[in-house]
Amino acid sequence: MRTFTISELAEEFGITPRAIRFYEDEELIKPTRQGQSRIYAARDRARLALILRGKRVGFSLIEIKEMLDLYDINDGQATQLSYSIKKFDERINALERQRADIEQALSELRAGRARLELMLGGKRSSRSNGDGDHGRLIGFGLNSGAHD
Amino acid sequence: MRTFTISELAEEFGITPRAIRFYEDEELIKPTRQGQSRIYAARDRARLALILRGKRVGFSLIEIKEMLDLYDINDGQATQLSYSIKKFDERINALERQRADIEQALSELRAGRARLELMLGGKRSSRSNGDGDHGRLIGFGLNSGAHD
DNA sequence: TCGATATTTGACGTTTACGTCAACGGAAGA
DNA sequence: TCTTCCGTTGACGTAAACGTCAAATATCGA
Repeated sequence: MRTFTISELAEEFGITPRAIRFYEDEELIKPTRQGQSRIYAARDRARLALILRGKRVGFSLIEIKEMLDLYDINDGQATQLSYSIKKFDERINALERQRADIEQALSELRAGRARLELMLGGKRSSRSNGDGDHGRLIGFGLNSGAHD
Repeated sequence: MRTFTISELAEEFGITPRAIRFYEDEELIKPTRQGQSRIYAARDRARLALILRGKRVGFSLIEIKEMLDLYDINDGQATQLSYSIKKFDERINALERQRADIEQALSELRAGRARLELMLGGKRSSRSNGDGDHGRLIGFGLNSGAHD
């Protein structure tokens, strides 16, 4: 069974060893030890992937830990299944709301972009993609009154 | 033209006056003054709505400010239009990636939920919605190896 | 065996986004 | 006029999620 070192995982996921140790402090992962050093199994690596995606979609580490714990618990016996299901539903609802927000923001951004293209004359080929330099910025609608 | 007080907006958006003043400190909004007191116009209210949605989809206040500024600039003359378009594209790409993350998380959550339902016996009616008490929790997949 | 490299455990610093007083000012009703 | 509300400006506190040393091993190839 293949294992990983902390720096291997750090590089693979584009984070620092410090962050990984932090997740362990917060009890999101529990690698085994070989003497002093941490040894990560596939399971730990998978959990790490889930932690990072959880973060990307806006969950806090505490929330992510609770999710992971739920999975662990229900892997054993059916403890408080209906309670867990309720929690799942809550999370699903939250994510669906967030997705709606994103879609709204996306349509506004696209509208803003289109406006700029018009001002530009629409002549240029119109592409631009693939993260050239990673600047910031964005745009919304902002016409006047009424929010949602 | 209707205006708003700080506490009106605070209540409407479910935030504190402190937060609104903070956004002003950070130059995301610039309400006019009537003597000492702040007076918010529809435009400010609209910006506030955008700020909050920006936050919900994961942007930092700095990023949101840059977006709003872009709009302001391009409201005047076409300054650096193609630069702005590039920035828009970057944000659009970021949001599309985030949406993909959310969809992935959603499908895992639904799978987890389905598993629990099975364990429960599938007998119960199967509903649960509408934010009862707002607890936490969640679930993912977590079978073994391979992330994404 | 030695020196370079990797890891570990503290411990304190940092950024973001406000929360929480404290002290003061203006307006409005009793 | 007095009290009672907002509202305002500091100033300091806080939680989350690490970053950044420092000092002490541990490990591994030459």
